[in-house]
Amino acid sequence: MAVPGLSSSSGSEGFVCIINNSNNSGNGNLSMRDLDMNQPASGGEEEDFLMGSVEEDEEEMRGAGGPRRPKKLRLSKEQSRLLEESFRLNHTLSPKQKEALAIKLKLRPRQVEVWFQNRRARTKLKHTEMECEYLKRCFGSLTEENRRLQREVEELRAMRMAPPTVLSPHTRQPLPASALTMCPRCERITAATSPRVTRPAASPFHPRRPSPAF
DNA sequence: CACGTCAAGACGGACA
DNA sequence: TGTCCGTCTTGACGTG
Repeated sequence: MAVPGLSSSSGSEGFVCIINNSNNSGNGNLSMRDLDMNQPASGGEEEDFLMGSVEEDEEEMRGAGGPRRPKKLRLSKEQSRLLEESFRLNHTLSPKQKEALAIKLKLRPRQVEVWFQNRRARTKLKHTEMECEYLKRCFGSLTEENRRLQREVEELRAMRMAPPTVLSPHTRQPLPASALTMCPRCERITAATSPRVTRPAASPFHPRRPSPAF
C-alpha cells in the first residue's frame, strides 16, 4: 500500500544543500547547511570532532538557563547513506557491527546506536500510520456496507408487515389468520399444515432459492 | 531495546 | 529582501 508523501527513507530529502566536507574551505561561502560538525576541525580525536570538544560541550551545557544539550549533530549525506544502507541490511546491530560502523562513519558507537533506535522507532511509526489509514478506509467501506444491509433489512421487514395471503392446500381458499403460524427457523408465515404462501413480492436482494429441507 | 519526549536546525509562508 | 513564526525532521536523552 502506498501512502502519498511517504517514503521509506529517513526523510533526508528535505535537504537541498548537503554538507560537503571537502569543499567547505574552498569558496568561503559557508552557510549553516554547509557546516559539518562531525568532522575534526584539525584532525582531532574522535570525541572532539563530533560536537566540538568535550570542554566545549560542557560549556555549551551550562547556558544561562542551566544545563543544556550540546549542539545538535547533523549527519552528512554520506553518513546518512551508509547508515540507511546498514539499516536496510539489518535493523539491529551487534556490538561488533556497531563499533565497525562507528569507525567507518567517524561517529561514536553510541551515536550509531541511537540512530538505529530512532530509525527503528520511526519506521514502526510510519508503518503504524499506514496501517491506521488502511483500517480507516476499511472502516469506511464496512460502515457503508452495514448501512446498505440495514436498509435491506428494513425493506424486508416492511415486506413482512403486509399480511401474506396463505391458501389452504385443500380448498385453495385463503386461510384465516388464526390458522397461520410462524416458522421459528425462517420466520415465515405458513399454514399450520402444508402451506402455500404467496408473498407480496420477491425480494430483489434474495432471489428465491430451493427451500431447505427440514 | 522500545517508547516518549525534548530541542536544534531546516524550511516555507506571511508580512512589512 | 530580511525577519518572524509555525511546522517538520531528527539527534539525543530518560525511563521502564
